[in-house]
Amino acid sequence: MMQTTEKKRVTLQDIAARTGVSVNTVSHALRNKSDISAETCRRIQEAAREMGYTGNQIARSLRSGRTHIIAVILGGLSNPFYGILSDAIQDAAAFKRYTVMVMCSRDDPELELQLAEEAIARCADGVILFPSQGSQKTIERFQEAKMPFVLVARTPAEGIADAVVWDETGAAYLATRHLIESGHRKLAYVSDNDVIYSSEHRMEGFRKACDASGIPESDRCYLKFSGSNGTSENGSQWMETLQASLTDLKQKGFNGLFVFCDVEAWHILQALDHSDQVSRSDFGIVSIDNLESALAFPVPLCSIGYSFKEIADNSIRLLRKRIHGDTSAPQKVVLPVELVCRGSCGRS
Amino acid sequence: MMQTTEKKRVTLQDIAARTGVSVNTVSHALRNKSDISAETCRRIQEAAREMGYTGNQIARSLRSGRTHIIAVILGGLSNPFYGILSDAIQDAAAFKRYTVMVMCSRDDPELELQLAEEAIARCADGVILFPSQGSQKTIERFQEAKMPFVLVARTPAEGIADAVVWDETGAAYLATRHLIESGHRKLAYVSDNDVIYSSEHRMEGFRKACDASGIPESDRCYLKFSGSNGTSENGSQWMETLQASLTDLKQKGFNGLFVFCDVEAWHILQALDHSDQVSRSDFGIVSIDNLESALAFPVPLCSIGYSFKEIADNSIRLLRKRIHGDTSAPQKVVLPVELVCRGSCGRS
DNA sequence: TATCGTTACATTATCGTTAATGTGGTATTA
DNA sequence: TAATACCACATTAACGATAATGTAACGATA
Repeated sequence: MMQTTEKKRVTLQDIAARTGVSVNTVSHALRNKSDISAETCRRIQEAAREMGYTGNQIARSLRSGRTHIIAVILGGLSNPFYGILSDAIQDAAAFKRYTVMVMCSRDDPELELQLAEEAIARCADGVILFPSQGSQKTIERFQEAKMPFVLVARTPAEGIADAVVWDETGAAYLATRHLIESGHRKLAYVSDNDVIYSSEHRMEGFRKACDASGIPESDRCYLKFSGSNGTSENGSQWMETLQASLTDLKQKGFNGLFVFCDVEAWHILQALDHSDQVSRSDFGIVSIDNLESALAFPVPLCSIGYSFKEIADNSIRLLRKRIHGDTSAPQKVVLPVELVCRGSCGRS
Repeated sequence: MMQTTEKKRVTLQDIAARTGVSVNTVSHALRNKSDISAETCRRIQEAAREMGYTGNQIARSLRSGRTHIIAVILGGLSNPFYGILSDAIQDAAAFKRYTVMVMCSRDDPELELQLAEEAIARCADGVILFPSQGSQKTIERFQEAKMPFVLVARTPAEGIADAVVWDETGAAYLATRHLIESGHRKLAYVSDNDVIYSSEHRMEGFRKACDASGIPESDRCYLKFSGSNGTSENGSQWMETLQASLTDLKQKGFNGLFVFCDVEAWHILQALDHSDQVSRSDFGIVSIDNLESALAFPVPLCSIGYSFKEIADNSIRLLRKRIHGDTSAPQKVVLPVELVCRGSCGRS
């Protein structure tokens, strides 16, 4: 009769059986509770080590009601902006013994809601949400489910939830002023198609800076280049459209571009590099995010930076407060920004 | 006496109480098991919907022994290489109803082992591991714990586990040949400090291509620029060292650089861009990974590409086989590669 | 000495499911 | 008509831990 040595995973029960105490005693001993004698505690811990005990976090979570998981819902990790922030968030979370579960919404509200549902089903202790345009339902769902959450980077509305953002208006102001100080007097505000929540703040900063320097309304323009992240099949068509727009801008005498974010600025640069009509030297370009500081790209872009670490730390901090039952009014943390000049402004 | 309406989450029990059936019946009805009458099934499902039932995945996992979680252990998401692959893996996993848990090892063997331990504690159904230099212990741990896993991108040794890689030798061969065909006859193999497992294969491809074109040993060299991902504080010092190395190469007449991967090539480009002694035009540069295809960077780099989707799909496929109990010999999938020329080869 | 508190454990309940069985009633078959 | 087979549910156990109590032994205190 062959005995199957199907070695299953070691449980508290196994340790209890071997040491001759109850399961509870083992549990307490391993957690260094004070009601176990030093000698017993040592014996049990030694046995646990010898037997190769690895606690079952699932069982622990079910009983204790805490998973120590923080879900992070963001657009997608192919975007370095999210990649960098994910790393920062993981660091901050790990420091407080939380595990991060990254979920990618592809900026699709429906998928985002599905992910929210999953975060709830998996009993995440809290969620960090990078809202996109259609996050209203997601937010309501979290509120209904009493799931602690923090909004990061954008807030669909004021005061609805804890949020960590940076000074959007100030950033756009700094960027625009940098263009102006670099000698550009006809400025375009360039962004990807959809209006994001932060867009209005950035526009305001752009406007303020123009006003402050006496740039007339006629010397400002707003260019929305639409769709495609440049990787899709219709990428070339999209790029041609963008190139045509840029050529048009140049012909009208516009020479300064404030681009919504670094990723979009890369697309602009790529379009310029592949065009016969326009080139990098035709425009001063400044954008927001300062991704190069974290990536060491060979793409010198003047950009407005902020601290990724501060964003991560504050997100975790606010979230933990809620997880631990805080019910005070929603808090909004606004982080400072700074200009990093790398020459793309075309200062002469 | 105030009644606290502390609305807790709806459970099967609540639904059972309301519909007047047993918990088991509810469970079966919601999973469309065949032993529940159509009418009862409808009633229960309707009640569940009305009450806003969200299953508790933790309880499910504990009972069923399946978490439907796949842990992915990789270097870090700030590296677009990993970001892109994470997205691809999430897509492939989601298709099979798995949730991905990304864990970043920072290429630190100790931290990696810790993450492995956590994957085990959280009862992941399987793990996708991007091994770094010290992954031996991690691999042994997974084997000991009978945790299904797949190695991706690199394999510390042949035949020890399922693996999904691409044709490293072929990639290096193609890259090197591309340099040669672009008119370069003195070639350097450039890579970051540490020897990675895939390094020997790439070196072999480099050697083969040189041999095939009659490049003498004296016209080949191996440059290892060390440490720093370009973002640390000693970044400038590191860059100066790199710049000196490149200047040295130039002076010795080397004009073709085969760089280990795109990310490292960016660092090289950045060093070149910031140097007075050397510039991009001094070298033809070809590397591996073809990240631009997924990122739309304005950094035209000749690179060897492979399909991120294929890597993800195959990883999930192999992993699922193990999860479902397959115990056949370890399988290794080698994906084909192709050259994408973007001009950095300096073809004249 | 009776009461009390403390120490060091054990016992029992519970988290929310799913799996394995149990069961009464009706329809089918021999 | 008795045995048998479903059908549609109910009951019970289990997953592996933690939380809430329970308790025997002992020393200290009134």
